[in-house]
Amino acid sequence: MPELPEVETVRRGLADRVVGRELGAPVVAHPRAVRRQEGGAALFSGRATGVVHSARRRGKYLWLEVGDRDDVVVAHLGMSGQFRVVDAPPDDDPHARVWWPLDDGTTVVFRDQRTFGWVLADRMAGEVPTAVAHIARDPFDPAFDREATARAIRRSTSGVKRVLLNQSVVSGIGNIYADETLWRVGTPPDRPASRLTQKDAIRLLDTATEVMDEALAAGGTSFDPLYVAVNGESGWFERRLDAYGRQDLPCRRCGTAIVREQFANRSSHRCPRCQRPPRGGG
DNA sequence: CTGTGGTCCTGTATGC
DNA sequence: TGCATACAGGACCACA
Repeated sequence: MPELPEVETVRRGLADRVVGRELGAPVVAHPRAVRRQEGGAALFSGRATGVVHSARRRGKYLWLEVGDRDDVVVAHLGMSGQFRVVDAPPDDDPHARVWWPLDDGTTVVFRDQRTFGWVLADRMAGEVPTAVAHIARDPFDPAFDREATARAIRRSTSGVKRVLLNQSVVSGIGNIYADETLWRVGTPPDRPASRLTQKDAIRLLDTATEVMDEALAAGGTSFDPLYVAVNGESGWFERRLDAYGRQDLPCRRCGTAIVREQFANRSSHRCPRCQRPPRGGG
């Protein structure tokens, strides 16, 4: 699923293939893709055009700055969203939801199998678009405040995995990297976040950053960035996962079988030996 | 305000 | 073989 490293890889592809070009009026083939647009597809098509000045990201949200003022096209990939740059408008692609002609004759297509993703013509509200205002900075943001974020984590009464997934606390982390992070630090997902020391919480954030940085490096090196922009893949399959999806397989650290459990309505993978609550019940 | 659980959606995998 | 069901999950939203 697209989490921060995948979205960043897509952003780089868009920066390479779309920035500097002009977006023509988009075709909305599937209204659900613009469900967040007040005024619907007609208003979206009228506004989501212009010369693309930059491709930006916060957490899992992407946006293109277009036109002359504070106009942006925001996108969230949901679970299965992709951007592809293709030679001709899609003809027989059932998952093509929205596409724009570019002034070089190519077409940029937003594809989405499971339709949880969306695109939106929006305005900037300070550093980020209105639709992204409630999203916390991600660890790759130069202004990310690690200590303050660690304190925010510890203020929550929820389990630590749920807090890592809360995009208003720290953004960019999804189910896969949350499981990987918790495996690496040796913490059970339901450990109350409020029980973490500041040092624990900082270590958690540093580890999440490290895991995502490695994933980004894998996505960036195993594929040409151009290819990423064109085909939407980002090297997920090249990645070495230690916990996610490894149920019944031996833990790479201790050999105990990884277990899969339901946690916060999501599948959660952990090593029952390495990820135990600390002594004293913490 | 905070936390939680339901919901959206469809391709793939599994079960009978 | 064919049909039914389970499953995957990010973020929004109603509700406690």
